Amino acid sequence: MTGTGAKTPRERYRAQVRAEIKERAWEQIATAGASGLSLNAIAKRMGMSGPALYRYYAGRDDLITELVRDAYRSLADTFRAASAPGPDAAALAHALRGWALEDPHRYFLVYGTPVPGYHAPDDITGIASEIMATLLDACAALPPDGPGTPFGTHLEEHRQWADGHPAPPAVLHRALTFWTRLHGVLSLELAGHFTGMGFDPALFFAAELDDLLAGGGRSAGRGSPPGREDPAR
Amino acid sequence: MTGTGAKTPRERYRAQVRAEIKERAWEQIATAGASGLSLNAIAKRMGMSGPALYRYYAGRDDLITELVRDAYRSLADTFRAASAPGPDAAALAHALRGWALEDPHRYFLVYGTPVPGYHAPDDITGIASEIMATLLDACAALPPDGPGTPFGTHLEEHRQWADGHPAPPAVLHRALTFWTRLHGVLSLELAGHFTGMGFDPALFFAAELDDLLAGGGRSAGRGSPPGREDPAR
DNA sequence: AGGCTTCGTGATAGCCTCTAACTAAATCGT
DNA sequence: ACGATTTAGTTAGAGGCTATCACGAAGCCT
Repeated sequence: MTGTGAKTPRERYRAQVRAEIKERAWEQIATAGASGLSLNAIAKRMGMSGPALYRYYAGRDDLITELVRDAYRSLADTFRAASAPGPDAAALAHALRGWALEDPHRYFLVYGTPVPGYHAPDDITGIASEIMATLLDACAALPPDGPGTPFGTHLEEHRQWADGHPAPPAVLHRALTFWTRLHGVLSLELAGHFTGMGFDPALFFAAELDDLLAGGGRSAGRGSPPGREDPAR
Repeated sequence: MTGTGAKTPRERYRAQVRAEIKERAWEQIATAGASGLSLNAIAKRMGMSGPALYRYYAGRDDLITELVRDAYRSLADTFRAASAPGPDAAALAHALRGWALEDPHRYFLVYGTPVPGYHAPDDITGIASEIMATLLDACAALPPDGPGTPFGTHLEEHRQWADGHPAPPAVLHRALTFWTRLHGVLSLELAGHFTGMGFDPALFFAAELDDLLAGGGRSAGRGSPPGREDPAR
């Protein structure tokens, strides 16, 4: 479970304590949210006094960064597992929802309100593009859905986020809408904005996914000509 | 500007100080986010000592609740203004994006990561349904787009969130997707998840809106039969 | 002008992050 | 096996925060 390939007993112990700290941190985040995380409380719950934790993490921000990294890593692994039988957008969507419901605060750690000063380290953005690559693969395997979109041609010229993935513009656009539309439903559900509204969020998610798999519109031929909506506002 | 209909000079003064506190609070939120809001810092920046603020707000949570209320009120007013010439979904969408970009933290105060223990007071949910009513009006005025959806029939039976609005199921579904899809794009943009990806978020938002106005798919005839996606997971 | 209400203050308790100095223990080199 | 070095954990303390309390100093109303 620990999986620490440590050599010396010191390193073994250190890794173990770091892991327990993170464990307690996740417990605390689950009840108080990321903003309510307290190094002091973690230390006391582990039976040691406050400043001891600073031997293991440089500070609160450092611990949170590690938690964010783990959250990204966990999502990437979940996506990888869901794509193991082969690229499958529906499986990815269900995996995403399951992962989000499993621990809503973890989802918000990845996609939630940003902390103003915070900037994610490079390795995290690396995991993010790994996630995006999996999504692009799944969308590329979907049956094509009509001609390209005007925004697709814009994406064609700004595709550095695809990180070398050879997807055609229609797939780029589709992957992007997959991401944003599922996030739109999920984040509002997790934030509790659907509670009291009456309908079943699972059904709504399924309907949205269904629409995405069917092509999801994306002005497949119909729609207004480009430029009509004065996009730059 | 103040608009305080106060009678006694005491009430005038009190309302003025409360307003200045909120003003400083917004300034502070803009730079440090809602979680970094400090009553002490506000007090010192106003030239008075810490505990004085407790004459005006019962505590930090009370102030934040007031800010959330103002944010909801501001969005509702923006929507009302955008609908003044008549119900217009596109105008609503542009108004929403403008409002969000004007002050991203205000947007997240409404639609962002929830504080675990927090429960919004009743009057706020009232403003929320006022916002939803405006959106429903706009979607009802849109040209119809094909037959109903399976999820639409589910909404027909769970329409208490529409709060008496006489919209048909297709409009309910459409309003819901309007909300979640625009939120999906906006929240990720405001959270900075698009930075470095290369494309223009405004164009993406416009493309999403275009698709929504064109009918946005929602399995208009095509798509898989209901139940295939095992919605309850 | 007197009495009552409200405002703002300093003091205090308790929480937090994080630094510094110190002790105790474990590891390493010989 | 033993001394030297590295590391873990402690207490003390600075500085910040929320929040309560008791007190003096204004302001308002009759």
